[in-house]
Amino acid sequence: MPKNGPDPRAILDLDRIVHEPARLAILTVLASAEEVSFLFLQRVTGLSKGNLSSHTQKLEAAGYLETVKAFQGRIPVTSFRITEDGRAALRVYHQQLRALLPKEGKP
Amino acid sequence: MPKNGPDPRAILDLDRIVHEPARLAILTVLASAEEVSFLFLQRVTGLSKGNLSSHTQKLEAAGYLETVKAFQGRIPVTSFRITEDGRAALRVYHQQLRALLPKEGKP
DNA sequence: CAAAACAGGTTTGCAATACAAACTTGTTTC
DNA sequence: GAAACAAGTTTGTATTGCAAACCTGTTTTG
Repeated sequence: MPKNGPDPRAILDLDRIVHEPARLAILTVLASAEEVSFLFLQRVTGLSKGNLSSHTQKLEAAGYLETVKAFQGRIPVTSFRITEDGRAALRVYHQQLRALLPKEGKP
Repeated sequence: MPKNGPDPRAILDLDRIVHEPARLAILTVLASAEEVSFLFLQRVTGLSKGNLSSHTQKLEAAGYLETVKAFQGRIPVTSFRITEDGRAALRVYHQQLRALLPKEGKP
């Protein structure tokens, strides 16, 4: 019986917005909290400010998160929330990853 | 109890050579066969020739596959084999993916 | 048998990206 | 009140993924 792995074409269908590690990290954090501040996100991901800023912008453009700008006293604080679309995209992405992982316990 | 997801920093450590979908598809195919011809690889992945060529070159440069050039009669045939390093990299990658996937069966 | 079509790949050119350095705007400290 | 600092954004750059164009040899065809 010929070894029959996952469909290689399916791999090419992965959502590149989600697939990029920096953004996947961001979405992963956002998925587990209601709202996350820019600075917290930066600390927890280790991304540079510039990098984090552009990735969140890209995620917002994709409709996967929304940006909330507020003031903490008189200093401005930017926070993010994952959207339903973002959650859905992440779910789909996870499903696709599962599909391409070999079943647990191969020789 | 606060939801405690996967470590976001770990996501940034993913091997970008493997992480790129086209190359992941290639490695996935190579992992399940001893040797695979260029043309078969092209058909099964759906990649363009140019694209396939450059990705296999990158994988070879990374030491993840080796290229075998031979003749079938008088026409040249290029084939590829995954190396031990390639197999190891793929294994590690799979492990990392598993670590970042939420446990099966969440609400 | 010459030329035209074709096969198997590789190289080139280009648009898109990820990333951090430099900048901006406002606030706090000295 | 000048200088340092904070929170982000924009700019500049090197890298990348991709397919069109190219190359070398083989097969088909008029």
